[in-house]
Amino acid sequence: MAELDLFTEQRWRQLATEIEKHAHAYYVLDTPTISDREYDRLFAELEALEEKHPELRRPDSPTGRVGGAPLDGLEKFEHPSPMLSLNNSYDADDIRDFDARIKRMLGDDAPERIPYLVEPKLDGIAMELIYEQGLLTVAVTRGDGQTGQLVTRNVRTIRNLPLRLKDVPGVAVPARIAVRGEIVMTKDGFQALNRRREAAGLELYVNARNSTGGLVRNLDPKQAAAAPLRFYCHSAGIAEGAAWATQSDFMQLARDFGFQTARGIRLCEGIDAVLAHLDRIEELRPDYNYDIDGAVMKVDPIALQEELGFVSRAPRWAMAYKYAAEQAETKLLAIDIQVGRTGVLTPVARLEPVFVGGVTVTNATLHNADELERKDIRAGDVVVIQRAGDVIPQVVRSLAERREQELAVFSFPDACPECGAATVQPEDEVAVRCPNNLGCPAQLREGIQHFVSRHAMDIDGLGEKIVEQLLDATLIADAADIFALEGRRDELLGLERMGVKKVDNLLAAIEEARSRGSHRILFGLGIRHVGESSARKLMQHFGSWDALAAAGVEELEACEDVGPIVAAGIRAWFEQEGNLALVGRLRDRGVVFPDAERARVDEGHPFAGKAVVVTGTLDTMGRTEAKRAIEAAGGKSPGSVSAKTDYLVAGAKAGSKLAKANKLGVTVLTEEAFLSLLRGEAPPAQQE
DNA sequence: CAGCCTCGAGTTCT
DNA sequence: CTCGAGGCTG
Repeated sequence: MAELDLFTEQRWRQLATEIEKHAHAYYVLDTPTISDREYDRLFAELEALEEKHPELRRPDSPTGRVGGAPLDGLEKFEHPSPMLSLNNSYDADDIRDFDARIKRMLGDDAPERIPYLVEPKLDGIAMELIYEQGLLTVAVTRGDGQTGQLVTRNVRTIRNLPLRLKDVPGVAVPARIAVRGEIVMTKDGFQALNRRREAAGLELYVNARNSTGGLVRNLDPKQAAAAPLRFYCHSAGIAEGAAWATQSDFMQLARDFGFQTARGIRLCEGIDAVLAHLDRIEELRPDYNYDIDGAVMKVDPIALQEELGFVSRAPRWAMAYKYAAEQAETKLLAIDIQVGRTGVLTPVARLEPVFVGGVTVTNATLHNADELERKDIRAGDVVVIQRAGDVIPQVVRSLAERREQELAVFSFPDACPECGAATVQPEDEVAVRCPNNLGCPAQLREGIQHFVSRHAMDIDGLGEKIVEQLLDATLIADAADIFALEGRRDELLGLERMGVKKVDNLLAAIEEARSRGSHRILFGLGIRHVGESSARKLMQHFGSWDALAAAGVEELEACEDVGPIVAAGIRAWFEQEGNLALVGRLRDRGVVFPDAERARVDEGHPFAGKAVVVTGTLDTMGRTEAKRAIEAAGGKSPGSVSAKTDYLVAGAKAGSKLAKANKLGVTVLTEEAFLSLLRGEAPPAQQE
């Protein structure tokens, strides 16, 4: 290896700085400062230098933007704080309601006109970028909001984001900051990319959004590097060693750090200004060089955001405004009826394939008989299709005026199409059901598929197709038979497309599933109104399967989230002979029903039965973690302070919740006092 | 008793 | 993702 001298190191620094400067001018400011050729020359020199002296290759080197060797798979990464979704709105009324609700919730704290930051909503791939001591160390996709995929190497190749945060006068480099935004592909870049692919004889990309997703997750960073991808910042995740008072201050800070933000972001005072700006963004929509699918409005002052808090997985202080989805017309070929695992009959539209919203659609649910009637949809009609929320296809309406002949009104069957049983429809319900719970082949099939699904018994290698095959070959007649399959290995091997490897993997997966938690079995059995979450709560409440099976309606209702209807459903299930027999057979075949860790409430714990609200930033744990700890101690941790709140845990920078707690006379705990109480100790003396 | 919120169930395509 | 339904809070 060549010896590293002072001159070389200086030259490296010089090149890196210069390239960053030109890249920023070109990609962020859109005003190139040198020719492409000159840029390439500088870049090549830097690469050559690093080739000779690998120790120069640092995480913030501009060469990190072009890919190296392909990755061999994507790792998962948990977001330091969850990436939430946004509530949606579709018209001016929704937006006025939103403003009114915010004013109502803020009460006296509400300014005359609420300041909202309004920005276009980019249609791309949501990302979180984590910078430690100013260096980009992690890029992770949104995923399910809790955990996403690590795509750092690919994201490094995106040229309009800083690998190192730029120095901002008067602002210290944050110890750790998560910057969130959207990766999009430029419209002209998408066209150019497709022209290149066409010339190279490659298949064309169907739409910019899907190909952006593919390229970001692509295992070969070189492909990502060659794509016209851009990152636009729109919010922050965790921030250690950085703070701001308003959303717009953060956006300015982000720009100072070297991030690009979308055009058309504007601070609007009051709802009328918001509505006017939403119109303006929609007017500008064709001029954007990337797709936007709506706009987002956020309450600007962070103090007000904190006071408003969150509802399940969305902040109460922000809302998306979505443009109407793209629509297409196609012919409705037929209306079929599907029978689900609970016996509900669902009409499905079979469509002439049509390209809409980036994919080809051939099926769409019609939900129920009411919907068919209300929209007067008939087989043979030309119908309007859209992808609701840009995902699930929907029949919007039929174009009845285009009927060339009289078409028959769809008559909902009186009998289950799969088992022939007379259907029932309780008066106050929309759903039509097949009542033959134990004997209907469709319910059996769908029920078994549910039983083996990921959130229930999670048997790998038992997909829809295989379950059907096993039923057809009468290798199984119910869920319990799955656990007798090990004795029928030869017969399994005799099935179509079942090789030795596949069969053995399946049998191993079944073996593994014998000892899942009882709550998974409970969920898998498909008792009405008992989903994943209720199943877990029920097992925690009763501790053992037998205790649950023996519980009367009143005892059941003592469990959280169980009311009269759910309790009756559970009771009815345990009283059906066939269901008890199924449980017996599962046990006979070696499925264990382990006792659950009883959610033992220590009555003496200071938080037992109390409502403990957490606000501000805690040093020793995240808010979610604190919430979980409170719940584990038998307390509740709602998102906002009310008269029923027993304690408020006030971390650093506690805002208006603290003020409200003081007003209501709620006991305020310091983090230290909170931790002591959590351990069941007396809190240290504290000043009020 | 109403409105809010969470959960359950059904569903599409790659 | 979206709807509807059930449970909980005020």
